Amino acid sequence: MRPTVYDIAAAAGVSLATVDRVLNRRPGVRLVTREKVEAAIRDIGYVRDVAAANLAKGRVYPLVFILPTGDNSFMHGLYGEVRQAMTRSTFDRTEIRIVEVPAFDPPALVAELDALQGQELAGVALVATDAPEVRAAVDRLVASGIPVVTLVSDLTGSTRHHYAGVDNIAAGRTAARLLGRFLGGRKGDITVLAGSMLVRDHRERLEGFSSVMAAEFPQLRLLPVLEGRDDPEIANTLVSEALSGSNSIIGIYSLGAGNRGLLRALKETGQGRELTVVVHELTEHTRIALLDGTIDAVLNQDAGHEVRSAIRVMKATADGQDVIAGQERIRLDIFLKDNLP
Amino acid sequence: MRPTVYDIAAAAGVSLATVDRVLNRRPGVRLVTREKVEAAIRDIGYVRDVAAANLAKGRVYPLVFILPTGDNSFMHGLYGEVRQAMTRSTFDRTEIRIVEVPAFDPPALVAELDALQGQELAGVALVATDAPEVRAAVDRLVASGIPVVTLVSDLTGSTRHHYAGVDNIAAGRTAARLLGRFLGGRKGDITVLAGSMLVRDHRERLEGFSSVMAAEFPQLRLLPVLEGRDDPEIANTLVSEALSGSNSIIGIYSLGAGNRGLLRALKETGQGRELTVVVHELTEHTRIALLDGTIDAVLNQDAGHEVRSAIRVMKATADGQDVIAGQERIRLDIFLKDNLP
DNA sequence: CGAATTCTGATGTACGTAAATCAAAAATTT
DNA sequence: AAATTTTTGATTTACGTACATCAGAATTCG
Repeated sequence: MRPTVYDIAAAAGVSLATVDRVLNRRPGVRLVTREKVEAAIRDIGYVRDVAAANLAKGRVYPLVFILPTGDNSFMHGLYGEVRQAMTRSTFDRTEIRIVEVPAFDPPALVAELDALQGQELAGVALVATDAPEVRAAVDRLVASGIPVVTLVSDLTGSTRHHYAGVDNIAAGRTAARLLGRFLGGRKGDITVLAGSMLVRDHRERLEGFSSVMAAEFPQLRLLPVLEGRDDPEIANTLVSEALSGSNSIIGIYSLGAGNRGLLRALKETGQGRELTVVVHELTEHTRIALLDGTIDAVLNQDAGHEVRSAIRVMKATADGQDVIAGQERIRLDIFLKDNLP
Repeated sequence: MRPTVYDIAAAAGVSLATVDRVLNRRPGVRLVTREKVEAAIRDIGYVRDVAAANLAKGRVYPLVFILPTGDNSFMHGLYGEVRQAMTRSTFDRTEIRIVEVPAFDPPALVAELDALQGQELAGVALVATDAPEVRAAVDRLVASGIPVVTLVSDLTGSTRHHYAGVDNIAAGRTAARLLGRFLGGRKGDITVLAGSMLVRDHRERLEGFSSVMAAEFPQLRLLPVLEGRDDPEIANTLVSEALSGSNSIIGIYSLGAGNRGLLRALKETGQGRELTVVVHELTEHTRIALLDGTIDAVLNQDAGHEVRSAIRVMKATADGQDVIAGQERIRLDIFLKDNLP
């Protein structure tokens, strides 16, 4: 049988009230007594029954998800997953609130973060925009005692407790190798379509991609990056122009969102050309393109896993518990047409 | 505020005792009364607080994992993950017992399954050997009211509640495409190293592999399958012989365990040849081989995820609850040297 | 040394559910 | 209608923890 507070009291030779004072950091316990109790806790290997404690406390976990506006499929999916989590809130004692902020807008994000200060929150999850002032705002939030996890895009150098997202440098490297190997020694140009170089995850993907390309596939030349701002229309235009302007393009890496535009360009301008294409994010569009051969591989991060992981980590952090590391590693999914879910 | 049993009682106009009788299927309630209570439960949207119920019941989940003996790395890893789960047992109210059975031995497996019959178990997880008598034994266990999940290798056609493992046909297909694409149009022979064609997961991987190879890479010819029984020594011999005997082998797919032997053969006999190699299961050996270029891709299933998923599903099934489908899908991991964890 | 202060113990209630007991009220049978 | 059986209600205890209150003990201070 697992030891209880009564066992602590007996082992330490004190009353239940004193055990409670120690366990819950309430005042009015002499140092010697506290140490006696803490020793007993260690000796008998007591671990608080979180379920019982939460029941007694009537505890709920008020969580906030700060998500950027934006109408690409990935963000839609992310919203959907958070809403899914909200439907399970009674079940796991969470109270989830979504806060929308304009994308790529550090001041707006900082304002929202600061607005959360005084509130009694068990955790804040945010899709970080990479800027010093955001970093500072996150650090303020952490300093005020609120668990903070970054979602999808990290904020290195900040004091955030956890990052629930993929390793984007590794993602870029993987894309490079897939593209390079799939091209099997052919010589030619590679076009990269990004959303914006202002976002860390896009920058990191490009960084990983470029380094492997340079080191291992010298016969492939990278063309200047196209920035489509995750917008289908812009992407369509940029890719169409690029393809029309050059016959030596044999591969495309799309590391951002808004792939509908890319796909349209491929269907129209890319007609009849032999292009190897690797893109990010599995959506209904990219899934179809993968199946019909327009795309050769899709790299993906599972938004559902990211959201659930973020919630688990925030709850655990709020309770001072630790998590199962392997469970919280967000993996890079690689989809070919054969292993689609 | 979430409704409680008191709210049901008030809404249905009955006493708490009657509500309890209905909720816990205790006798002594007239049909009309029961229906009245059930209606109230639906109306106010009551959902039992499982944590509180478990506390009151002092409930634990006695679980059994039936695992095959075998000294390959994957099985070691699987054992390790189950033991990891055991260390968390006080925390999640499980009581896990490991039962070892000889690998590829249906009668032994059946005996163990039948021995579990009368016991009060919240669930049984087994690495299924694919045989009719095993199927029947699993069905008996399910019929006796025990939740059963298959782990790593499925038992289709049985009444098992869930399968915690990857889609092995998809895995084989994926391997074929990776190998085919990485070979970039070269013409030659492909050797397949399996453990045993008596195991369903190996058969399925081969099936998926062969079908994609035949359909999409006609320039590649499949040599007869080598059965290494997941044993490093046998695998080494078989692969060495195959490589020595033919200069037209340009690709290898190892779909089973025991890759140490394969790697040794590659280091020795495969020296200086340009081979493209895809294997299953990420171990310390395959990791190194991936990094040094001996292997081109590793397909993997995360044993930790499989074990944790199996536990979640068994608990939920025992409680008659449902699970988050997306969370319990075991994904096929594809590792290149760039995205190793 | 007595008074003021700090610490500790004893006890009760609560969280939401399970489970048991016994009495009272219905429904059913004779 | 009485006797019997079946349903229902009322109440209590328990699970492991949190939290509050008040009295009594130990300690510290003047």
